[in-house]
Amino acid sequence: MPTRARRTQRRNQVLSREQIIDTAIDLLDAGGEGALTVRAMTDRLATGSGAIYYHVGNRDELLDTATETVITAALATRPAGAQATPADEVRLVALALFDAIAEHHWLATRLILQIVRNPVGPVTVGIFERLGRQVGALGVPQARWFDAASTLVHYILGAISQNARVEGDTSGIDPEADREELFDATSRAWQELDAESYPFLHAIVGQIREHDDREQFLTGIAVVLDGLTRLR
Amino acid sequence: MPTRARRTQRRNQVLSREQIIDTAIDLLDAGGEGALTVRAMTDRLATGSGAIYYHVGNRDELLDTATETVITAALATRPAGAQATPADEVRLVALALFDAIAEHHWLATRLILQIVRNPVGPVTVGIFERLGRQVGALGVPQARWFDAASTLVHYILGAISQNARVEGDTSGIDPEADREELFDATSRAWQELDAESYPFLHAIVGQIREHDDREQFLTGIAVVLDGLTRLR
DNA sequence: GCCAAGTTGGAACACTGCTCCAACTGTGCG
DNA sequence: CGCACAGTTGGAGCAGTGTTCCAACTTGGC
Repeated sequence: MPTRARRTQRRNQVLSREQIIDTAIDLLDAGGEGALTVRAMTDRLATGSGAIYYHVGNRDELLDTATETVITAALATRPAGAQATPADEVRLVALALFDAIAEHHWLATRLILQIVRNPVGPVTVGIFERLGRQVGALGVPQARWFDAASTLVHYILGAISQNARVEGDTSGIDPEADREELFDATSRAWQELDAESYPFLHAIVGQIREHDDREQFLTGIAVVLDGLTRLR
Repeated sequence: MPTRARRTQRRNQVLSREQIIDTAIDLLDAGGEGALTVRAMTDRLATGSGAIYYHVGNRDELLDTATETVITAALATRPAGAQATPADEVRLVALALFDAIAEHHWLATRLILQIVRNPVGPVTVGIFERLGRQVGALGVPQARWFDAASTLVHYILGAISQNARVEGDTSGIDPEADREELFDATSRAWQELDAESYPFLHAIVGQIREHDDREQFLTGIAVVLDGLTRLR
């Protein structure tokens, strides 16, 4: 009985954990969470599943690590200058997260999952610390710092998650056009609703076309910050 | 060649779409999103996969429908009385959603997915209309209604999603105890962080133990509402 | 009594995450 | 130099998944 046949050629460069995470992010960006399969990974990296599991342990762990990598990079923006207000710093962080999720749609679900399941991880810790530092400067009394920071985090993560375009769209050439199309379809659908039952949706059907996600997000932040300064 | 063997006994009651959705919700409540498998469904309903797919089409559609069912029920609470303020009505709806997600942890990820992917569905429409109606009464000028309603929805959904306890917990007898334990573990972990790098987390480490999710949520709502009344 | 439409159960399929292990590679030690 | 040994790799194989398909059954109307 012959031993196993000669192996196919072996890679000349070792597989690193970083390499794996990077290609995972690539796959996620290209096709959403469903596109991150072990098979796709082995194809891209020209290796076997064993090699991947040797470095990474788990699909879920891989997703968490990918999330960590992206968010850590987004938070690595330097703090605003010395003359910047706490509101400026909050906006800086918030927009960095907004942009990160715009580039990596799969973060919408994963980010919240990570915050909930792993309060000790760098994602939760990083976001909370960076944003929380500002609430004192906003005039929130120390006894309310946790409430204030939580409110800020809840709003920012909620808003950016709900603004993300998620899988299902046909990865069109121009994602902005898709977005406009979605607004059009939505406002048309809302207009066709019963006017008696849905007076509010009818009233704002025009605004949905005109609005800009990013500006609306900044308005929301201004609202929350304004409310926080009055927290006694 | 014999035709296929005699079939096993057939059910004496027809399978309904409602029945399917109800058991789906049961499975989801008991074991999270991972517990909703077609196999588990056929076991519980004592049927085959064909019967289920005849009624439901899709696992994803089943999840969406389950979400719809739960949220619609939560929104079916009657509006607050005539003398109630718009803030009262917002709190009523917000707490109904909060409680729904507390009973059905899997909603945390699914709810946001539904809002993003299906702006025309009853979930998005119902929540937006119900909350949106209040912003006018709060004094927000009509040109800003959409921004104001979006801010409210973003905060509320973000907060309740991030407050949900998700799968992974060992379905202990007392979920409240698990929650306390999580807070303890978190505050212990944060205390062990480098005090120089994480001054804020150190400062609030005591508050995390004392705080109550529901009260914190109401504080956040008060902050947002306060900010909205100042939106010009 | 009978046929058509509606409904069901389960075999089969393609695909998934993951485990396992023989085969290879590089390193350090005698 | 040789050689053992730990580190790393590729891929076969497994248990489990969602989904399709269709013969077999049930029901309702004429």
